[in-house]
Amino acid sequence: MHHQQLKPGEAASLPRHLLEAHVVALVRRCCPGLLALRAAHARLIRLRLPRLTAAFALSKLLASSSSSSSSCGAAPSYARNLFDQIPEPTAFCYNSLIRALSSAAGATPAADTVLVYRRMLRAGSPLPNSFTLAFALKACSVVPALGEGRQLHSQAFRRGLEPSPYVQTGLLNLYAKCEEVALARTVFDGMVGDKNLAAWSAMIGGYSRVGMVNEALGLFREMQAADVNPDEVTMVSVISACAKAGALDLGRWVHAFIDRKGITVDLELSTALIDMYAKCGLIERAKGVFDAMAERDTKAWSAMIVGLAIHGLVEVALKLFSRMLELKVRPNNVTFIGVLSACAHSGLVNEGRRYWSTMQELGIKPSMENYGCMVDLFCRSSLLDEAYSFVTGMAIPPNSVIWRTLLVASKNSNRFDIVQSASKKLLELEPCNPENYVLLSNLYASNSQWDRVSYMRKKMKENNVNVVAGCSSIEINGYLHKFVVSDDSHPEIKEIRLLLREIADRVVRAGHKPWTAAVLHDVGEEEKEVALCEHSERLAIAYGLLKTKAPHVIRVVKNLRFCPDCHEVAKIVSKSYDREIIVRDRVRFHRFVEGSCSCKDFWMVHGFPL
DNA sequence: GTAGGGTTAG
Repeated sequence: MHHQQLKPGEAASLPRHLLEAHVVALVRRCCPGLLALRAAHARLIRLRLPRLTAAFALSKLLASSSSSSSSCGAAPSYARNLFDQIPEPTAFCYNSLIRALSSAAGATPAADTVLVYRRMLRAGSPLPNSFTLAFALKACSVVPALGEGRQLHSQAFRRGLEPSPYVQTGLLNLYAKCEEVALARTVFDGMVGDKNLAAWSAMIGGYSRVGMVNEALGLFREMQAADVNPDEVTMVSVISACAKAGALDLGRWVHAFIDRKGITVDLELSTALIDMYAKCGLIERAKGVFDAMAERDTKAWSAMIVGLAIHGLVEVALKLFSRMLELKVRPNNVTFIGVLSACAHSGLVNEGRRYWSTMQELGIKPSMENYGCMVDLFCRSSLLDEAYSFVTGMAIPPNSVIWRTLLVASKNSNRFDIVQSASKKLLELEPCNPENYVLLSNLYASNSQWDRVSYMRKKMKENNVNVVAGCSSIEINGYLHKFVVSDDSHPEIKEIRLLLREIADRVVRAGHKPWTAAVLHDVGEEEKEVALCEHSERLAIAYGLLKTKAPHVIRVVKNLRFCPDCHEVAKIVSKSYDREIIVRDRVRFHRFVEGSCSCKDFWMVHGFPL
């Protein structure tokens, strides 16, 4: 029977299975979109269906409104509305409602989900099944909400639903999203039977998210050994791990792997590749991937703009942003991180202010990062009062990054009133972050306030704070060599030390005076100079010089900020040895060619890394 | 009608 033939008066006389077929056809035809759903809803009402079929129609509409393909923003409230009209909701109805909640934009899916779940339990029947838990866990993963997720975990256990592979991947993904890799791994290892592709992908993604790059890549290898074929979703996480590690050779290899295996490079994977090439220092390749894309969404444009910004290619970044607006692609707050940080990096205060109001006009709520960009923008232009009043006027409480930015800038402008309040706020917010102690100690050391330096050291002991060791890595022949400060575990350390001495000689001949304030300890000048030479970035650069020949680019990745003294030395090395050196520190790129750096030393005002 | 992905200021 064809649904168009059905008239309102006929519904009562038809057998139920025919009516249901009619409902299914009608709902299927209207997907996707809320408007189409409402229209179908209206038509179904006009048909005056018998009670049971009407309930059936409502659950079909509900399922359709919650399916990921319906992609309507207002789905949760509409789904609730439908649900409330169903006299005796089945488990299917509850499941659909919960699924609809996880797609809620700007709502509180985890809390709402737990409420619906409790309501289901209170009703006594129907009982939650594996679908219920899988959807509910998904809702907790999008936030992510660990507390609610753990409640659901214990529910799954108590109701015997834990062995379901869908519940297991749901749990695994929840823990991975919450950055609880140990818990995720426990679920992963406890999975019965063969692990499915989703489980492998979620686990690799979990490792990659927290920066456990070696674990992510190791698991990727294990996965292949287990004969599970990765798909484009897996590869997004693998590429993202390469981006985090700054491992260019590995990233290139993985890209070749994707091509070799014929894995579809879709929108998301292209975006991941843009990010990887940008973060690994090959901005041209990033642009190449971007240009080759058939369609680009907000995230793709944002990745490209942010990538250009971290490379200091400010004009290109801003031009691309205008192009994005011309093409009517809606920017989001991440896009504005790229735009505003580009302005900050080249001191474009007025442009930055203008983009800030553009952002408000577009109705984009500023994130902490957006505020941070503005503070940085004012600070770099020495507009300390404006920066300070901006910080105190923020709609959300400023975090430690914001106070740190303000602290360093106010020190450089000799605004000790702001230094005082910023350092106080900083230590209140993060009494256990070693970075703050290093920063403050350096600050006092540069003023030769040794009593304050030792006070900081005392505070560190009191709070049981340990300094994070600087760690730099360099890839040689596909192998990642890691160096930490004063590290002599490397098998070729003798050769490296010999070269370091030669570098030190050339540096002195170039007229550079070691900036010993970068050494935390209150020791003799000579010892400080030795300590500087053993900084991890210097060890890695020396190793690169030792193992490669020009025109091979020496690429180093460091976990912390570049040491200001090593930054000067890298400039001299690039000229003296005629080598191109690219160092990615925790925040940005430094490309050294013929004695100067692409950051134009702008990150380092009066010897302090900003 | 059941699970998995990318961009984030210093």
